[in-house]
Amino acid sequence: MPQLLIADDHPLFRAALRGAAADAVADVGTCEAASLEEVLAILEARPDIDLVLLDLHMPGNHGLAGLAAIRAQYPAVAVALVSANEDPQIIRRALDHGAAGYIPKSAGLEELRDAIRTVLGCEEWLPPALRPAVARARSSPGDADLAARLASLTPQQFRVLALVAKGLLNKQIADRLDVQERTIKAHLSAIFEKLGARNRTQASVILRELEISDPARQTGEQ
Amino acid sequence: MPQLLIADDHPLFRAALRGAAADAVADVGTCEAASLEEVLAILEARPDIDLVLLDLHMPGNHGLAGLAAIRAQYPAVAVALVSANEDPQIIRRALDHGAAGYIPKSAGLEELRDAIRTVLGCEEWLPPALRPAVARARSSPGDADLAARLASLTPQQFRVLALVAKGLLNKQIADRLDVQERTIKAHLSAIFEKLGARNRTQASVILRELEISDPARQTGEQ
DNA sequence: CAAGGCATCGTACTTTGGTCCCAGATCGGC
DNA sequence: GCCGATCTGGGACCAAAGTACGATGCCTTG
Repeated sequence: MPQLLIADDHPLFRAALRGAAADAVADVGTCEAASLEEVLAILEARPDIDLVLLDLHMPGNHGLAGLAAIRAQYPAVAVALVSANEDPQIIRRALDHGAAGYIPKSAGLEELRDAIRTVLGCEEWLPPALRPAVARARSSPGDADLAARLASLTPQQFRVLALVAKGLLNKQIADRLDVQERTIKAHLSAIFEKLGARNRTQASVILRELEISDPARQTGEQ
Repeated sequence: MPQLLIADDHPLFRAALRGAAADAVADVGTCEAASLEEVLAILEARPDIDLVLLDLHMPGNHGLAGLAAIRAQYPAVAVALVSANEDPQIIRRALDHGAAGYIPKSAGLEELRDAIRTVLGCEEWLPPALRPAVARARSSPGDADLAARLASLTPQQFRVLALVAKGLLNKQIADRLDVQERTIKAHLSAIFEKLGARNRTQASVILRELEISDPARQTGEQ
């Protein structure tokens, strides 16, 4: 029985996704989260989750950082992004960072069901209308490389990095993760090594390159 | 004779803006820039510039940071943003950060002319179709406050902050600005005071809150 | 001219960040 | 059972960041 985690801050849209999932797959278990924090908590508590449907914009997650976090901490879990954004360039970046699929919020019920079935079958799914454009879209230079580096971080290292990027001191991070400051420093050295950064500020820059701002309305491209 | 600086990385669109400006105002002087760096260099070299038409997305500038930089370093210069993005929320933020106007790239020639005339006359201009929506849009909490704090930075302080946010060391910043490291530290103390930050990482976070991602974005800076 | 803001720099100091050596505990896979 | 990865830390140490006193000269504005 496949287990699905639906992560979106909009209750109505969660319901729609839940309905489509129930239609698409017999005997599917679903749970829901409204923030990235909830997502990570649920993944921690329930190792049986197979797939996360993750909104690109929700509390705690504006862009690909959430995807990267899940990929780094739970490599076995598939992640399909859900977003109103239909820019092929963004979709390309999402795939480069390990997304299993990309579902536009404009998708119809039939598409939704197809998408969920496909991704649960461990295949990639993209909206048919956008496939050619995404295939044409060139990967951002260094983006695949960035994805590989971030994916090489261990779960704890990723948590440390996220707190560093918020501007916290080593001491504060140590308190929050309930370890010694010395341990944080050890993690940071490892993080710098993996990311090719020389200090915490550069590491923050790298993490923030994953951010994508929320376009309530997107009018094509330039 | 009003002096206009047209900043867009798309030559064709620069030409269109130049034409509209010539139509709109008799005896207007124009110059052009294709990156934020050029914009700042031209503003430095030519104190007679009255108005900048600034693309929201161009090399060195993805979001409101460029606007904030100009507002901080050349408070006398008006800045009108030009963008394909028509999200009222974004426009609201732009105005809160001191933009004199907001011109959608979908605007017709007549609108363009009207916009340039209005802004040169030191009045605010918005696309008529979006005025009600923008008026309804609530300012992001703390955004006006953020704008005020950033605007209180001196030109040099703003340059220092920008380099800090890139992850450079104090020594490297000192070399690039051709001063002693001690001076950078003095600036940083002032910056922290004004922004309410306690260290360079937090200050970087604050500056990066101005970023708005480009629908057609390329990663990779440094 | 006087006043105030800005940019520059000096010395001495404390705190934080970061590295280099190391090692024990745990856990999953081969 | 052994190996490797991960998380956890200790001690010493150096580098970078940041603060607290200070100072000079320049420029603009009243």
